[in-house]
Amino acid sequence: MSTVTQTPCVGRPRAFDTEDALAKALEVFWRKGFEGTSLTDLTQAMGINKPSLYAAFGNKEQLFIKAIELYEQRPCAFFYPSLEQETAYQVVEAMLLGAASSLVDESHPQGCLIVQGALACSEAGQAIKQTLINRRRDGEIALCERLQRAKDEGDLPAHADPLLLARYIGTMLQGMAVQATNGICPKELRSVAELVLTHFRDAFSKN
Amino acid sequence: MSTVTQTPCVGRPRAFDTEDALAKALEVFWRKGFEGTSLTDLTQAMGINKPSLYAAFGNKEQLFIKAIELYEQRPCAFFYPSLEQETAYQVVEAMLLGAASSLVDESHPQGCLIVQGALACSEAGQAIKQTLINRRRDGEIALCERLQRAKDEGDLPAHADPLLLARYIGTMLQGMAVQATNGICPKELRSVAELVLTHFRDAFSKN
DNA sequence: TAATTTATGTACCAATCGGTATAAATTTAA
DNA sequence: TTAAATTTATACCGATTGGTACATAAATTA
Repeated sequence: MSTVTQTPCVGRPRAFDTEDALAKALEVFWRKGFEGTSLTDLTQAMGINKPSLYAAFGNKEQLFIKAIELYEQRPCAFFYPSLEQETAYQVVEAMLLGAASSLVDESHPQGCLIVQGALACSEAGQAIKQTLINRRRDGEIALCERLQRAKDEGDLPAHADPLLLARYIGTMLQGMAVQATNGICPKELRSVAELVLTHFRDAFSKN
Repeated sequence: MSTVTQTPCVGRPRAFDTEDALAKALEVFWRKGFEGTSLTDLTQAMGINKPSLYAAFGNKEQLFIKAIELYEQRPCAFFYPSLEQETAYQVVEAMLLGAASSLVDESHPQGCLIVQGALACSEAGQAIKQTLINRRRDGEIALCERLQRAKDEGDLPAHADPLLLARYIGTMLQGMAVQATNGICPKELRSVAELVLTHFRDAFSKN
């Protein structure tokens, strides 16, 4: 049940590709945030006019939701795929190094849409703000469950606290996203990630 | 050389207290960010009308600058005072526990104005965004210099990397600010801070 | 008291905000 | 060829944006 209108077989055909247009919208939201992005910004970037945008995507808020869904599915998204690594260490490693690489990748805006899309905003943006909070929490919950599984399997020691660890890694990832918007250089961001990994290995390695 | 107009001894006296009004403005900017805050939000919270605001503070941007200066000087500000602790560990401890306490203090908005005031915004907000980036960087530089001093004094071991450590702590603080806007409970935030402190002590304690 | 100075309240400014009504253009189906 | 369906472009909507002109009020100074 997609909000994006399917092209019907009757009537004038759409003159633009909805996937391409959504990718352009994502790029703008990523740079300017939900409230910092105007409909003029969007229509110019997407190469369409407002009625076409509303017909295809509903409204600005629904377009933003579609954009964050695309954001989490794009090829360089690192978070959820990291959960499929074999060991807890490898999971955390994939997340931290993936973040250190993706957050400052120059082929797209710096930082993380889920963090900077609507961190503080007016009343009009509260629904989107809460949506992004929920996405961040969902990520931490998923990591917590993955670490709990690792503990159950004996991959993490008995003294490990999955919830605390997930909060710690989540806090680091969110902090790294802010660092990326600060313009930190990729090498330094990676060094920070590696420091956390060393900590993680020292504290929880079974060797 | 304050931007806030001094009350002269001639002419009609100002009917409001500029410090009180600025504190109210800070509270709104803190919750809604620079672009998410409208002049109507400000004048209502400050209890004054627009001409009074402009006469006393210049414009919205200059008022925001004044607000972040007040933000960094308010009684519960923890960052710069932490640098005056005697040891590197105590400095980092004061920062992390201060953040864990202040970021979720219910007597004011949650999170950090310097982080969430303008993380992503339109062209109109780029100057403020850069100002906040510079403030974050200044904080990390000050911490780096404090840790370098600790290393010079033998308070930190020779293998310690002050720049990397400052980036790590800065990343954690910024991440904790995001967690605060997420609505994390104070106890959990403090647990994360304590985990980092344990790491810091294990890795750099001279004992 | 009169002149000067400053602050206040109201009413306004052009520009932009998100969103839409309408009619022309372009397609398929009959 | 016509009717139905859909997208397009333009032009507009009321509301709100940051900011200001102007007249009035309230104080000090002369």
